[in-house]
Amino acid sequence: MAATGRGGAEHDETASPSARLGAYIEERGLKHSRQRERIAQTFFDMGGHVTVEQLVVRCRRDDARISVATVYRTMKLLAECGLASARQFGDGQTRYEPAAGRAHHDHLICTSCGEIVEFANERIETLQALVARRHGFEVESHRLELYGRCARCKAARPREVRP
Amino acid sequence: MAATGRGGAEHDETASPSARLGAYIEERGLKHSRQRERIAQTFFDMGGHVTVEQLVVRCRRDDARISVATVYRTMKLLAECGLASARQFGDGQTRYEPAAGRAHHDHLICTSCGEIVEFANERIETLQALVARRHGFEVESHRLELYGRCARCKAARPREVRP
DNA sequence: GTGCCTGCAAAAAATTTGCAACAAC
DNA sequence: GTTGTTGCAAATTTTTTGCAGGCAC
Repeated sequence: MAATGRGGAEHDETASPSARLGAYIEERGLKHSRQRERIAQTFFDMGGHVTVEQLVVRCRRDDARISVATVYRTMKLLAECGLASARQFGDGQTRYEPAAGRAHHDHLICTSCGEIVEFANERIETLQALVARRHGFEVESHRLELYGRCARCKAARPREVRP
Repeated sequence: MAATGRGGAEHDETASPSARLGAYIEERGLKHSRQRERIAQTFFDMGGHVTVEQLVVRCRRDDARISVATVYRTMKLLAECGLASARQFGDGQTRYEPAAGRAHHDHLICTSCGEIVEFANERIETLQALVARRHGFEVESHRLELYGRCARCKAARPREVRP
């Protein structure tokens, strides 16, 4: 729990996730709890793009009594304080990824094995802004997802239709 | 029901939606029905980005007995034969838009009034393909959505946070 | 001790499915 | 007449919520 500059105002982008969550909780008069700590820790350990279900399973390896509702509530909390962000990849389940101080990025998703790769492309972002302006829009956020087959799956089964 | 070249093979991209649906139904040994006709017609009349719920409401103005299940089933059928395509804009409801012979396009979505505008940008597509190749992916499809405030909403309430 | 949190189970919301009656061919 | 389709209601799936008891402060 690195106490990296937990000084004062607003959200310190340089603080560790734990510290930021702690700060957020205290600012709002909320309370720390064993569950919140465990869920947040598990979430960051898992690295990203996890569904609530996966998170529940993993959390329960350490503490079998963690309830689904608490995981939902905690992930919502993490999203509110900017430590996680929710994504929909069209499979019906919300996925969360760490968001603390990370630059914007988009996703490549393998339709064969489900692998999710992140990427960022400055030029695409620039063009997006351009397109939006042309339509009179002020962009707040965007999502770009490329669906296809990753190198490994291509090699394994060239030109085959996915399951 | 323009009988535009309903000649023979596969899916005639030049045929009218009704004709294509008819062809698809016959090819597969399925049956025509009053409901399918009505739902398809209503869908095409509505122009796009409609939810199943909106479709049900509208269909029931003409025929109060149309059931939700039938609308779901028919939209799935339209999607299968390439006349409609399903989109998820993250609000939890699937939206459908006409897809017959239309070029690929992406969406601008107003977070204030919900307006959905389509756009296409060749250069963005090119860059996407480039990024994918760089990661060893073979792209099958993609989605790009820009969320923000449209010109009208910006003018109405400049710089205000959305509801 | 007060007030937020948790777990459980019930509730919601969107979509799917089983089934008997019904319509298309 | 056979077979696919419909409407209804029940089932599913994902997420939310009410509530009594528990834990943090």
